[in-house]
Amino acid sequence: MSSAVRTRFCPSPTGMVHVGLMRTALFNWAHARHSGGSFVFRIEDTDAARDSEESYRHLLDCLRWLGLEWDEGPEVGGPHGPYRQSERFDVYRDVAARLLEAGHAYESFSTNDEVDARRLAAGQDPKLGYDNADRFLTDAQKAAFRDEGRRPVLRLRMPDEDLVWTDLVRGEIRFAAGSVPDFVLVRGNGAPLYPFVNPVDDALMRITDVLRGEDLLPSTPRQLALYAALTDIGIAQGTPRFGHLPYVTGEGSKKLSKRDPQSNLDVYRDRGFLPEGFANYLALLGWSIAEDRDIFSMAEMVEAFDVTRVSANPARFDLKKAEAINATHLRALPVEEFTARVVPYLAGAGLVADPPTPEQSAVLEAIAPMAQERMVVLSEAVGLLGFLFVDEVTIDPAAAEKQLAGEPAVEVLDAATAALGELAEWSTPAIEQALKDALVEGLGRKPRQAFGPVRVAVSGRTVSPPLYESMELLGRERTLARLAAARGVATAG
RNA sequence: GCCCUCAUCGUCUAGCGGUCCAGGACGCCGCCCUUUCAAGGCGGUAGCACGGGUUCGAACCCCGUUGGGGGCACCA
Repeated sequence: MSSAVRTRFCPSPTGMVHVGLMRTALFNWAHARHSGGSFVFRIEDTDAARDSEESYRHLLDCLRWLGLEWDEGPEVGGPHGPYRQSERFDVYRDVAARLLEAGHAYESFSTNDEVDARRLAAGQDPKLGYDNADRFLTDAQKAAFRDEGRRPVLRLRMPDEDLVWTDLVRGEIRFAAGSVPDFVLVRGNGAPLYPFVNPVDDALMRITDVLRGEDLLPSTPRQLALYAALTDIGIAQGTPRFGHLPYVTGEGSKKLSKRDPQSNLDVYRDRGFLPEGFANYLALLGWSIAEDRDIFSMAEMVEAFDVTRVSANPARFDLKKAEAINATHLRALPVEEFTARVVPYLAGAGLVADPPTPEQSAVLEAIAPMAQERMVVLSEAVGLLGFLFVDEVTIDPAAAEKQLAGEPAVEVLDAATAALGELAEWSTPAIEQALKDALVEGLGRKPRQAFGPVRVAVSGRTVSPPLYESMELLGRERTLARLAAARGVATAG
């Protein structure tokens, strides 16, 4: 208990990266950092059929994107490597042999059919699982099975006592003695199984605190037994603390499945969620920093994090709230930082060069403060600011229908064109004055009706950065051309 | 079926026996500001699943019911 906290994150590199998985990583990371401990990253790639190198790389990338740096693990190394299970088979073989030799594990020859048959014969439900029947096979019996060509699995002998632990998030949890059958450590073909390798590596890597999803809670009693055995043979130094985190659920209240598009971290990254914003939201799924506060930085989270105060009930992923949290972080960014983060999105859409040209930079610098408070995620910059970086805008059909239909729009556009065409000085104040004079005073239009068509003409949308500033940045030529183009649309409509 | 687990506004949560006719946030609804949309400001809507205990006193403790979730592999 007195030694430094060591937590770990140990995903399998299969498929996409799940937001619930990242929440687990975040909590492990925060728990370690809070206490000045270490965060270990291990890859559980023992399933060659499902694991992929691409997925492995993506996992590292996602962890780094979120800002969860690890102290030991892939590409970083450490004293307990290797950190990929595919490179540790010798270790498992050795530990399995020692468990067998010490009598904590034994060879089991029963097939599933035989176990079921025995359960049925005894009037029991086959669902009870393995019946521990092979615990005391004699050497002669084993030899006989081998002669039949059977390959034994290796099973752990479960202790005949209640298995209890104090869960970091749930308090005391108890499984009655005898309720968990002897389970398989190593397959007949020699392949070590997850319930075996996971605790072995945790023990060898000296993990002190295991924070994982609640789906693993029912397998904890088996691990407790394994730990006792590993400790007995000198592999482990006691049992770690366990904390079972609640699920992150989707619609309904089912656990967010891997198939649910909402569970893929990539969709949030691609949309331009800020890592600090997304991490903030993830942290809120089961944890809170204070009674009246929910916006905080990673550093503040580390400072305040306490696993013991993590809620035990499942949390639904709420996109709306995630966006709101992100928007707050987005607005809090220094403008230059905001601009720098927006550039890749604009460049990706072919709107600016990467890095932007001096002219593009000037426009960006001018518009950034006004764009920043209108956005929720970075990718919105493409739609919001695109009109500033192209020669002609494509007018959004819905916006056109709303603002450019009919005679009033034509009048407004004509008046605006006349007023702007003879403007002596092309500046925001001058444009504002001229438009107000021409449209509000001149035509007697309500501001709302006066500027709507102009905005759509200039930006192509009903939502844009402030109008006069936008026009100034656009320049007189492009502005007038757009008013003319919009007038064509208005007339046609 | 068996085992485990969870239960406060629509959602995420604060609450760890009295200071709670339950606080914050998102959402939603108003109002203000306003050249659109936002942002910002102000206000409002809405909740302790149910039943028994324990206690002077229960959202908080105990038991049960109901409801939700998960697990019962030679997958991870």
